[in-house]
Amino acid sequence: MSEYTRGSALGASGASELFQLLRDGNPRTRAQLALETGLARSTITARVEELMGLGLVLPVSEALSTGGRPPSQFALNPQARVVLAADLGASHATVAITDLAGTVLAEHNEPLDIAAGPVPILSWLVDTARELLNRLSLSERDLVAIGIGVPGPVHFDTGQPVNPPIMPGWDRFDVPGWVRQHLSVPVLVDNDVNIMALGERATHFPTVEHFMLVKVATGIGAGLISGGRLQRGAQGIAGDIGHIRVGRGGDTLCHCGNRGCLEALASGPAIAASLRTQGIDAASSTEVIELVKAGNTLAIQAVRQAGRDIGEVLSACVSLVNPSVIAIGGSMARAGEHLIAGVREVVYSRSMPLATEHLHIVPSTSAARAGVLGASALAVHHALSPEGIDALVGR
Amino acid sequence: MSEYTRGSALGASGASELFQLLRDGNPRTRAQLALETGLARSTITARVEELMGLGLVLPVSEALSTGGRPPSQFALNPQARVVLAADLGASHATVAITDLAGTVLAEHNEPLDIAAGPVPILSWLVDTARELLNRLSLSERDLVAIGIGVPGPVHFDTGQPVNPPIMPGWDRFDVPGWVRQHLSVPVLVDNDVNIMALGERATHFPTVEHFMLVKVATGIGAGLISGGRLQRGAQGIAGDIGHIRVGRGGDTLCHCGNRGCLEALASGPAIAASLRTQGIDAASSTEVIELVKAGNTLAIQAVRQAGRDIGEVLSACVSLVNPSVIAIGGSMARAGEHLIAGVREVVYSRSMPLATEHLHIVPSTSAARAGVLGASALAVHHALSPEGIDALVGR
DNA sequence: ACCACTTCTGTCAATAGACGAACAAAAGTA
DNA sequence: TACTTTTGTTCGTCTATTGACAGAAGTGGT
Repeated sequence: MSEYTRGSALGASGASELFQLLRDGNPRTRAQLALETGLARSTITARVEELMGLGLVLPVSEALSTGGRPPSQFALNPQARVVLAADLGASHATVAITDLAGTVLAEHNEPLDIAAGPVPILSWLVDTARELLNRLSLSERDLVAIGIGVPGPVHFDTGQPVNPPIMPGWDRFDVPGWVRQHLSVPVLVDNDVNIMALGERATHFPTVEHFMLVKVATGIGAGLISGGRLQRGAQGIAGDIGHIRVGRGGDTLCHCGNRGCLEALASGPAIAASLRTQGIDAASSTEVIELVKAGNTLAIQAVRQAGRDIGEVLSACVSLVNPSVIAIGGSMARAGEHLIAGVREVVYSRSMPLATEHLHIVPSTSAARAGVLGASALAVHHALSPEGIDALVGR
Repeated sequence: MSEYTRGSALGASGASELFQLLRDGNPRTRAQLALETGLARSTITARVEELMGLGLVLPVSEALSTGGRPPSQFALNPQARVVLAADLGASHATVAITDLAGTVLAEHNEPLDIAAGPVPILSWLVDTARELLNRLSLSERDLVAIGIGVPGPVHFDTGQPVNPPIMPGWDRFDVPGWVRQHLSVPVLVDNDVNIMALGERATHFPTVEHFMLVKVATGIGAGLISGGRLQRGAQGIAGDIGHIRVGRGGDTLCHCGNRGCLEALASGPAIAASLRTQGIDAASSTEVIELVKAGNTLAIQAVRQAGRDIGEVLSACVSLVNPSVIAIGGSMARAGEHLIAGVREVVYSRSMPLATEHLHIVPSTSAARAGVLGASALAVHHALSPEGIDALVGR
């Protein structure tokens, strides 16, 4: 046996580094790439050829001449491969095939009870994936990664849900392991709110390094991107702002057992409950939204007050992590501008001027799509990472 | 002129990568290094020699034989070079020369009013640095980096203080530029609380990835390390938790102009003020601490209540960023266990079990030293980074 | 229309750096 | 003392990158 173990060298191994520059989608000439990498142009030529051989990079229209021979340009070919993106909600699931730019090529969604347990749900996921691939006349070879969002805390490194309150049977289930048995590509699993944050950032704020997405629906949670990276915390439960206590909370009992939690005041069901005490027939979050859209003053007031409560918590978050954008999403964000108005009212009056000066609080635009787009972003990010590319190249 | 611009290649350039492995201080044999890097043993030999030539690495006692020839070991030589670490407080400054392991070799501190402005203070800093180097019989060539902590927000990339409330004349002053004119090495500047966080983490929790240091003194601030990296936020003012509103705050006016801020209730001066309303003669934070140490019940109660108020804010922080260690420092932390007891009382009762299960809330042990140790850690981190080593090697 | 000039592309010999086999040296073991 | 085991060193081989050069494809002036 050889005296030397194989082992991949510390030094990078080929075309993948070059590829990282092209990931932003902007086309570049060989000369530009040489300048950016510091490598010789002859080396660039060789590597570009390698990437073109894989189909990952394509020539695009020639650039303008600057006095000499016009340079040819190259750019990422988003159609080279596809990823599977899944957003599994409590009662609803969306599955999509997207290209490497995050464009949805095929999509399917249907009501699905997550509580059915991992095997039935993931079987359905695999079947649906195959169906979508067929519809697009693609083979499983074109699939390079899978991103999955689930409604509960996840240990990201292993892809296992941990103590998920609304996902019976999923605790510590090896999701990537199971899925890989059927579709043998890397599988990334994360909390749905984290995934929404990735999606919202990828589609609308690609350059923002400090970002928060707050989802207001049945529960309230946040995905935190700090220093350009998604922060999952020590136990993978960062962003769990639904159980922070708020001033107006008083003794209101929360389903977590504590009192005065944000979620017990400002979540969809909480708003509906408070309206019922005022004699208004609001059974669910959806009915609250309908009341608001119909112009019901009490409902509007209640939603705005929920916004203020959320704003109180976000004001603390702003002081701690100093983000530049906060996006508000989730079903309750569909109740027009009232929720966000309440948030802004409190955050801008209570936080320090330096922190709010350049702070944008915006509605999450991709709304229902954010989940699946985030799952796509997560999968693409992995597939196009140096390791992912090296795997494609076959090293 | 050459057709090719110089430019450092993307691929790493020599011994620096190898050196990154030795930064932890643990000695290693050539075989171990070969295994860890994947490089051939012959390559390791060449690089180790290069590093030994620079004095950065030294042979240490031979390791045990495992049946054959006993291997020789190598480790980082902390005495190879030194860094300058400065902790500039509002009214007090500490300057130290430390080796690359953060061991203080020479130290000087004296009362110094930061409001005197940048030029006098930094001149004093440079003079003191030269004096300390002399005392150690070291030349300026042995100095590889400078770390400076200042009591206000700093734009880290440029090293410029921005809108510092208690540092008149320092706003946007180019600290690194000025210092480099006299001591031509890299200069890193950061907020003092961030620097304390780095110091406390480096000395006591080197492996902890999610860490918070809370400083309770004249003001209240926090340094946040998330995902292993210090988080400075969009404007460099992350960790500014002193002006988060707390439940007990009511209409208490804070010097920031807002009402109910944590700092208006739980800072040293705030505790002293509350004791005075109870008829106790406590003029300053120091007197509060003396009263506590003397066993004054009202003072103890007041400090513990301050701890609870801080705990309320930290409970929110725990939910958002899910740290595994929170260290409490600053002058008020010297009032025994009372402050921290209040913090623990609230955090452990209010936060979610999953988040507190593995959470440690500890007193900051390095206390007065944390600042200067953090400045040292910051400087050493830069000096031993791949770029720093490459600069030493001379590429 | 022609020519000088600029800028990019592709090819290729030269080169630097890493590899890995072979060998020598330095222990421990029987 | 002979043998085993592991380390340290040397050196030919190999591969990736470089830097130079010739050709291609434009621009602009005359």
